[in-house]
Amino acid sequence: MSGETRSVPASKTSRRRRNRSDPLSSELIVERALDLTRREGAQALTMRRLGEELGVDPTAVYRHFRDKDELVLACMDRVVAMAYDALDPHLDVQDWRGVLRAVANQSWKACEAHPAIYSLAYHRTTGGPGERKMVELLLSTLARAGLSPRQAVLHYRTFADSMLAMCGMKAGAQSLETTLQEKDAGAWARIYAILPQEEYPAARAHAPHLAEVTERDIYLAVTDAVISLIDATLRG
Amino acid sequence: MSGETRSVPASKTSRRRRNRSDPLSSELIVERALDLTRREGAQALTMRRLGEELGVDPTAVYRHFRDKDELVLACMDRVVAMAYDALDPHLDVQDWRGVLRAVANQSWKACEAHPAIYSLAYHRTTGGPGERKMVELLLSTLARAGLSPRQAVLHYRTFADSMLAMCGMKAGAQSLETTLQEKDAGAWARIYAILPQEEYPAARAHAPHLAEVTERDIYLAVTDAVISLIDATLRG
DNA sequence: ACCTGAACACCGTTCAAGT
DNA sequence: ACCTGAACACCGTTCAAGT
Repeated sequence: MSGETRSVPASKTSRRRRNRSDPLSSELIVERALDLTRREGAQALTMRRLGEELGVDPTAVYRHFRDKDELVLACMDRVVAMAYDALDPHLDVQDWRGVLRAVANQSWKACEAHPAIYSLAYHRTTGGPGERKMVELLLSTLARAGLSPRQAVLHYRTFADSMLAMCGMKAGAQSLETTLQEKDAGAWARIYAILPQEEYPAARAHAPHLAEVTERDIYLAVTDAVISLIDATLRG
Repeated sequence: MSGETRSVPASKTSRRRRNRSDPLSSELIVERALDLTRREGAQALTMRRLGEELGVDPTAVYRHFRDKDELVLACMDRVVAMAYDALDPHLDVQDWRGVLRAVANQSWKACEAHPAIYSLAYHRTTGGPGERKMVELLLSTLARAGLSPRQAVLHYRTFADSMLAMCGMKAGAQSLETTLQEKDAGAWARIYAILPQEEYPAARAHAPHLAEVTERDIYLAVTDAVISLIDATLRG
């Protein structure tokens, strides 16, 4: 109970203790877990730290989630649901390109807002309401655009997987410890700018441009490429 | 020193002990780490377990790698180097589509062979020789195809990132514990096949097809989409 | 019914000590 | 020069016990 020298913010003893009249709930746990990871990154999401955040014994969370994996998936589904809810309600469902672009855009925002959760769960199936609504929207949009069920499924997955993969990769990079982040970020400059000219002429020549391309540029390029692919299928 | 009931293969006391005449080396450590993760997955890669594999005290590895991160990056670079070396030496460097497809294909094989390492490091910069040779090959290929330096860099990163992101996502899924893997794999069938018809008509209707699409189909679709994008840039 | 707290079997990493 | 082994500060999770 004596003050640990961990990088915990202000006070120590049950700073956020709930009063006994509002019992722990899955919703509250997810909310606090998202607060915590958003503020302090993926490595802050430990059961002990989360218990502290909730003013509760670390193991109390196990009354609401079987294990940490269930908790992470619940958080991910919440993030997906928030992205869904952030979609413009006046979206024209006939404009399939517009729907796909809007989904891609909100997913990007979601993974920027919650990189830690995204990096932990982007490749998982949550099975939750957020995911279900997103799947329904995309499949119905592609079916309405004129794709056969077989094609709609292939292109739904191509779109969703490429989007999730790109967001997940970015989120993974973003939720590294800051020391590792700097190490990776500086690599292009540190390494590629000083490669031997004879052995790596192209890398050397392009090094100054390598740092100019943004993650966002790349994301938009991939998204557009997949949209063009779907377009070609619809027309051919 | 007494036999632990961990899921360790055969014997216990220094099964693979090296004789003192071949000292530990970075190469040997990387090789054994790849063996280990390939056989037993990402969660087997602990310093203690690796020490056991090498017949050496766990902390001896710290003499060759500053920390576990350095070790993982070295392993990743070796995997990339092996993918590079597996490229057909008779590849026609004028045929940029052929080069890109070959690289995509070998990367896929590499991430299937070493999902654990891939999932740990696909979003990182290794700065090693494997990565450098791959970058050089792709940049020089795109430059020779006729892209300006600015365009070559954008399209190199679009291609490389989408490829790595897709491989990394697959690797992440593949290197989950088997119990979680089954949980996720069965989700489409368990969840989407029984969704309420009124609320999720499209998901329900497409559920039978969802399981038919393979990861490989999706990977090829994304790769082709990016190649088409580059093609359009070259012609437009 | 719900939460607590000790305990277990792990981690990565440091550092003084051994050879 | 290189490796060892104890130790430190963590993990997720279980389960008997408390209220």
